[in-house]
Amino acid sequence: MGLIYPVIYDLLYNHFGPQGWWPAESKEEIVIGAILTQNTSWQNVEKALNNIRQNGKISLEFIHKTPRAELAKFIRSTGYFNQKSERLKLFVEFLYHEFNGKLDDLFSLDTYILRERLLSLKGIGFETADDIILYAAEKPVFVIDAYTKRVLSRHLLCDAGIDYNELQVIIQKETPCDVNIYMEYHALFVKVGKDFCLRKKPLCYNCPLNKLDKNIGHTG
DNA sequence: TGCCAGGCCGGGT
DNA sequence: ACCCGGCATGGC
Repeated sequence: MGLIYPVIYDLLYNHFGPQGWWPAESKEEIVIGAILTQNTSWQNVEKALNNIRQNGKISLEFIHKTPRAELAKFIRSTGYFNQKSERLKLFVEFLYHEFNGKLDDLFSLDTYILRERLLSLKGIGFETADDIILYAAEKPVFVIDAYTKRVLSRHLLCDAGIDYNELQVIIQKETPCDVNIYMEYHALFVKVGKDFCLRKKPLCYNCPLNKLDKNIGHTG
């Protein structure tokens, strides 16, 4: 039998088309958005980004110079604003102290080291780190999120509680190592998850991945 | 209305 | 090594 992940990619891409992630005008905006969107709808993130835009530039310098409490007001719509304002401040503090405030200097690290450095920061876990590495640093790491696991487990392609890094290794092993493919693939998982794989709903009839299933009754 | 959103951390077992 | 509560707003 052939590799399954390239097949899934083709099914999703042919059905939905390119998603064009990450929606941002700069690498700094990607980093900020990656932290703000933690367990939060992108719609709420956009409100926060617009608030910042109205008061300056969506930049790490803005995060750096804005007091944490004031920053929290700008990002209120994303929820967890106390945690997230703290996390943004911690990231820029790290970047300013260790890399002169330059993302490109941080991103010039070897990918594995870069990931370890990001993960060492409080408030940056696997997904946020990989978002930053893939979409801002533009290095080929596969981003796993709740939708990825849910979609795959619903179609019996992985265990629901599979470890993040374990699934990442499996998918990366099968998928051509290409930054643009990784960027699209993750976005496509989010898209199919939103449209066809909500938490408390059964599988849908018109999900483009249904042709993967054997002998599974689809309801909804 | 309740459920959910592009997670992560810290403490308990 | 898991499992859980907390964090919090806004849209449907």
